[in-house]
Amino acid sequence: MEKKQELKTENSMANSAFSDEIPGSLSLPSIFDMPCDQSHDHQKGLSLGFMDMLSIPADYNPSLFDLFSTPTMMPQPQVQPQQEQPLPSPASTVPESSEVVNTPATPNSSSISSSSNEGQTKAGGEEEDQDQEKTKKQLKPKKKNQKRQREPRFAFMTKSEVDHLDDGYRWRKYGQKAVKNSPYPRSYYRCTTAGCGVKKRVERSCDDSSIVVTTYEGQHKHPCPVTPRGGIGIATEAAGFSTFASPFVVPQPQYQQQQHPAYIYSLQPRLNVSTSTTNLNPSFPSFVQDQRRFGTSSATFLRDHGLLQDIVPSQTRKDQFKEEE
DNA sequence: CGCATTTGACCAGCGC
DNA sequence: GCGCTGGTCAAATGCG
Repeated sequence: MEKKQELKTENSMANSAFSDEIPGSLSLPSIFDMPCDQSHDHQKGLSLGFMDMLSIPADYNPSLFDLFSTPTMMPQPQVQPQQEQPLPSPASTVPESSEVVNTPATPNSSSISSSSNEGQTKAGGEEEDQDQEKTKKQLKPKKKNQKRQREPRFAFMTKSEVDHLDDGYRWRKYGQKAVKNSPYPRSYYRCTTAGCGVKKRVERSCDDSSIVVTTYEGQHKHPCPVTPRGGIGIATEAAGFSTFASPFVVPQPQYQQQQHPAYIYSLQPRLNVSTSTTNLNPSFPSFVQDQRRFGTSSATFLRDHGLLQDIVPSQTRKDQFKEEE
């Protein structure tokens, strides 16, 4: 079904020869240089920060991941006043408003992640949100004094032909909107699993139609309904964020690849991602921690062309964010 | 027939 | 207060 729709949407972007755009060289990481894309959701507090994944020097030090928890990485002015306590964990591990960038996930993917500053406040508020969701309609007037609280959000830039990536979870599309300053519509999906309020938005980059920006909101509180070929579920568990199976199918294999390249490659098709996935994942400390755990090998991994050879061109992203600023 | 998608309408938040 | 924009709803529609 989605496939159909995806194809439909893609008709308008005939030239998706992104596979030819694979950058062959790596440069230095500019994690701090990356603009914080607030245009995406400045009103709601989501800020997308994109790390220049292409800028990783060949001799880059594994301590790269130390950066991920640097509190002052990405100042985010629009932190909303939150009444809830910050997530003790895992959100607490990664400082609020920090941008975490995962290393490229699959051989053909680079990942950028982002988070909303609201993410950290979601702690234990998930059920609240669900209730809110349920009663939203009936209690609309109630929101006057209280800003609608949102789940933590994580954005992934994926270079893909398809808009809606198959991440193993089942999604139901509940809306589509034209986005300002973008010729491409934004699609809204909700996890179909009962009780799971996870949502995701999918839109294409206005600058590079081959890039799909997927923003997840919330965390799955259930196992992945689809047992991914090759056992992604297991891999996810191993990654330490079983509850985040979905979006992290992508980043998760990153450090595994260094050990089981073949396995990772087998995962690729599962994602329906023909190429790169960039993900910014500031609120997934467990992942970060794992990265640290594998710190040394990460460096090796980064050097490995297996992952970075198919990254979204940094220029592309930079341009995009300049635009959006 | 059941489920997913489409799409117009509605609502909330924000800036001016 | 008004207009703009993002986000969501829900009836209509499509598809297997």
